[in-house]
Amino acid sequence: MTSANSNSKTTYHHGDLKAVLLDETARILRQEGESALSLRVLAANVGVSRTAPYHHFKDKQSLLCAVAEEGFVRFGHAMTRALDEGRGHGGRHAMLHWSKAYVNFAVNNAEYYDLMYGGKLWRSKSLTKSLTRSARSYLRANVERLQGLQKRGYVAQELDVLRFSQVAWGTMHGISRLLIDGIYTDSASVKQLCETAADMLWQQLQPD
Amino acid sequence: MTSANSNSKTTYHHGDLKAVLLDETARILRQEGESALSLRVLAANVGVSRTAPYHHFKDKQSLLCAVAEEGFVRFGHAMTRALDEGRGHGGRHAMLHWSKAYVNFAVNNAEYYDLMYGGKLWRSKSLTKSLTRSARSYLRANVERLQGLQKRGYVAQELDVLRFSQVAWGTMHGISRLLIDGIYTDSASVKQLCETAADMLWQQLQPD
DNA sequence: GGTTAATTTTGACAGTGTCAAGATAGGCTG
DNA sequence: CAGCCTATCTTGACACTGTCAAAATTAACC
Repeated sequence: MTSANSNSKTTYHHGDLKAVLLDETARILRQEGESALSLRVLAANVGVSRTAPYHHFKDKQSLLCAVAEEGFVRFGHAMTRALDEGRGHGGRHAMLHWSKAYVNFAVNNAEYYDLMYGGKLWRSKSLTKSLTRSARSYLRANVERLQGLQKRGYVAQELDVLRFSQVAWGTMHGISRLLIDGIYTDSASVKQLCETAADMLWQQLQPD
Repeated sequence: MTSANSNSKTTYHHGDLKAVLLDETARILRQEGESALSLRVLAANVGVSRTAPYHHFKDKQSLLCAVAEEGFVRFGHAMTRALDEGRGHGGRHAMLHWSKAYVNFAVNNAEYYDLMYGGKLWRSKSLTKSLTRSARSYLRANVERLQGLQKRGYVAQELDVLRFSQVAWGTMHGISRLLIDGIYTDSASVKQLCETAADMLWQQLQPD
């Protein structure tokens, strides 16, 4: 043993086991589903002993929290990118672009989205502070952005921006969940769903 | 043994084990959460051996499917009741009443709602035909009701009733999920969330 | 009353998360 | 270089899980 079996050195100390565990966890979740994720096969796949992960993550739950945290980073990037791309094309178009970006991220990164905004982690009491902050920062950012627009007169003055944001998030979250969970099977209609939803939300923002 | 230890006869054949299992399953899910549901403690709680449930349910999954099916029955009752109550108070009020009923059912029967419209069962391939029918019948009923209203001129002619129904369901589903999973913690705002959502949806139905 | 079918139990197996104790290697101070 | 120290990994073990096969018990029915 200790020879170059695959590509790198087979050292006793793995080197960056933590990162590799995170990647492999996401891979398993994506390709085989949550029920197929066990710490033991995860460790085996990475070529390490059953309990090795425990020196990087206190728990199976902690591991999943770390994956979720990475998901929030990716989500943040995707959303700011969508906002940038939508800028200057008119609010209505921007809203449509944003909603598509949201649903597409959720559907194409379901293994992350499930953890980020699913009951598995949230109903567990062992939820890190930084995770809840990441989770809510998205909503807060939206509220603040809308408040800015409202001050500048682009959004109806009488609109309760907080309530609207919560409902808007609910709409996109709900559509995403129905698609991810396979309750809406016609994934070709994502575009039309987003258009309908975006139009509806957009109307709410308009001054009468 | 065989004496009256609790209330009824301690027969070898339990009598209505199936129904008792369904009830106890729902109780555990509600009070201790999904992670605390094991067939073994379930059987023990009911006073029966580990493998007894297997003669009434092929699987743990099958058991959960049966619970979900019962959930659909209750859900159907709650929704038709809400529709009846809302009748005659004007469409807007009816919509508000309906949306509140939806979210309240989801939140107050989370143990059922999770199974009915959650990924646990839907992403499992072992989903009975009758379950998928129950699940989609709710959406279909809504679409048909709206089509009827549209024919009679109560709903904007140019509205794509199917897309609207899907988005409307997404909105209520999303709000429910965010509340159930504890992402929206302020459950006192359910009323206002429903009002905002119902108003938004109601507007979509109105002819210009 | 005896056969048959329905129901429940016991035994067993592979798989899981996780803890405690030992083994190994890399990095530090001398 | 030697020696310790600490981070990292492994082995062993325990309680628990879902599920199957075979045996045991009871109800039902001719």
